[in-house]
Amino acid sequence: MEATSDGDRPWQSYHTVYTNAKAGDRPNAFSYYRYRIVFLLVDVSSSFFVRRFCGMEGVDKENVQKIIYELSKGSKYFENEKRKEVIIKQKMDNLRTHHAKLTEKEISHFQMIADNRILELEASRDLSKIWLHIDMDAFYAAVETLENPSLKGKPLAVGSMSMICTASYEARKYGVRAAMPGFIACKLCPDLIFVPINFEKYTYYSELTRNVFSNYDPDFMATSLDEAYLDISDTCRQRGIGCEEVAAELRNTIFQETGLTCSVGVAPNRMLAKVCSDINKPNGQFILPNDYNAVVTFISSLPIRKVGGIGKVTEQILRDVLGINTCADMLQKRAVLYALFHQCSTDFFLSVGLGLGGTDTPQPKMRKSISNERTFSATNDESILFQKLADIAETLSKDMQKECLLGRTLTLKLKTASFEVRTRATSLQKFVNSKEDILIYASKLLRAELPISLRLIGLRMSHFHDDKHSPLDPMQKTLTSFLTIGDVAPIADKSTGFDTGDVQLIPNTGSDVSSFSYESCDILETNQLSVPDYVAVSHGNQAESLNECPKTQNKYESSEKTSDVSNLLDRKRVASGSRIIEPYWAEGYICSACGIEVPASFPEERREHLDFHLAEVLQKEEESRSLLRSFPHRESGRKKHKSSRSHGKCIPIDSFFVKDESL
DNA sequence: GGGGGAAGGACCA
DNA sequence: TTCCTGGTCCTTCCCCC
Repeated sequence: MEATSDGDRPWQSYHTVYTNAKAGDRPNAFSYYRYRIVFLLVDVSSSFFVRRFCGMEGVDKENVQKIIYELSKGSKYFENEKRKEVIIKQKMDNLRTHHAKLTEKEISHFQMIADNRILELEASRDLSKIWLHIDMDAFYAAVETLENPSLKGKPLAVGSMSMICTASYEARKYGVRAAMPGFIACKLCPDLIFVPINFEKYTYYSELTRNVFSNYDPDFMATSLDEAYLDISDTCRQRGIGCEEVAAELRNTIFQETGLTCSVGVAPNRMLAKVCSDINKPNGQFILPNDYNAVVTFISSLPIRKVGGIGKVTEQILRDVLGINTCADMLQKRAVLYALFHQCSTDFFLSVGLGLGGTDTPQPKMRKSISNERTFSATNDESILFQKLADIAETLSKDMQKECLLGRTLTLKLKTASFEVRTRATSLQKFVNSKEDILIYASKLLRAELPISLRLIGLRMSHFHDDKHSPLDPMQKTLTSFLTIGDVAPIADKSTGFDTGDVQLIPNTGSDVSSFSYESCDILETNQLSVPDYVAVSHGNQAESLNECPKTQNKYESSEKTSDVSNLLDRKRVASGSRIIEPYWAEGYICSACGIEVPASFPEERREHLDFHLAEVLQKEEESRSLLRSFPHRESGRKKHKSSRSHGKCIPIDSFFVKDESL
């Protein structure tokens, strides 16, 4: 990446996501011709030699790279890319050092382990399934052209001057592609026509395609608006026709129903099917027979970058450190892979080398997180930043409510003016999806980062509520356990989520901390107020039940114009007595806790001041918790463990650089 | 030692 | 004129039990 190392051609080493991408580069395209020769006999319909990958043929790649470099150099984005590149290079150096230190004995040891693992993986090979991957050609651009035929044959980009979502094949000839900034695309293709994104349109056409998919596989897996996997084994068997015929028929039906073209790949598993659908793009198909030798030959010369899950960084590491370029190289270097990388990474690499991929129909995966982010002109104006935050919280809230999701972990993502990305997360004490709830905690996270100049703010919610297994209020167990210990008589649990009966919060006088305070503090946390000021007592039918507390709180919060955390403190102080002395503005401007005078005309200062006292309160709460950690009768509030996180697509990039001490 | 929260980063369209 | 995304998932690190 460093310009000086490249003499008068510094752009040659500048690879962004769009100068070094699956669709754009074909450094090993020649190897495809080799395996194609092998397959001419079995795939006579595919005119491989006149078809290309992704419509990027004929692009003057060097010129594209040069233009991108010239437009980028010196920018903050460019500087940040250089910074990241240095980090990757350092990590690669570590890996090289590690590699160099391997002894013959160690390598033969790992060779044996890898060989055994290959036998296990090979035993799992299933050639009985026929998987079809379908990919709509330049989907968004094609839809726009369909609705406005005057765009036909013209270079078209869907997106904006800041970012392009999709480019038509005419535009791709100039080097324009998805995820490229519009202003760079304009330089590459001055006649480029921009069309704004319209997801409603694309969703409509996507539904049309999915109606067709369901005729071939009712359980098809849609991975995006324009891509899907179909298991056509049954269709082929029931109709007594070959997969090639099914693929052709499917493409034809799609075209008749939508007017759009697509590309199809057929193979014994999903990983291979996806690679195959990329071969004869656009408007083509490629069939890889369900035959062991065919798979092995195909995979032997397949560049690793063509495999889903291997991106720019992984490719660079494998290529530059270990000399791995093709999937076959993965098998050849199996011992070193085992020596340097973690098991799950090596398993993935070996599976790729063997041409193994998903063959079963997986259960529909539960979404794990939902997020929303906005890029804008960099600013340090706090009022603008908080307004952006409120907008994002609103969008996220709407998206969550649309999908009936309630989340518990909120992550704030920030991109500074210099493109440094930061994330700050917090776990809430109840599951939420309202704008008000999200904004309260997002504001607190953002406030902790001020002052800061930002160009992006994002919010992500994760740890969703699972109807079957978790109560709406994660602290319910603790509450229940609280009610069964100490001096308070147990109260019937109505088993209605977090309705635990007639309990009321009353101020904790501090007389019996060891019995109550810790748990009562948890109760309060259900209201997002971690202040150990209350105990819970049975209060007969007249009392306000605990499950009403969050609602009451929410209602109150919703009516607020501001989401400021400090205001919560104010409200809580008003709403309760307090063991820990909480501040209030005596005579309207004197802090009751410390005597400092802050007039109402300094709202920001007052807020920060109350935040300071909030921190004090939280610290006291923590002390209270510490005291109770030695309390022998308290039940653990910790949840049961989740299953291993090392499932699914597993390419731990950072783990590439760390190996256990056994080496 | 293991679980889980927090932070960072890879990948993809 | 405009000037490098948005979404998701997975990993490691580290604290706490």
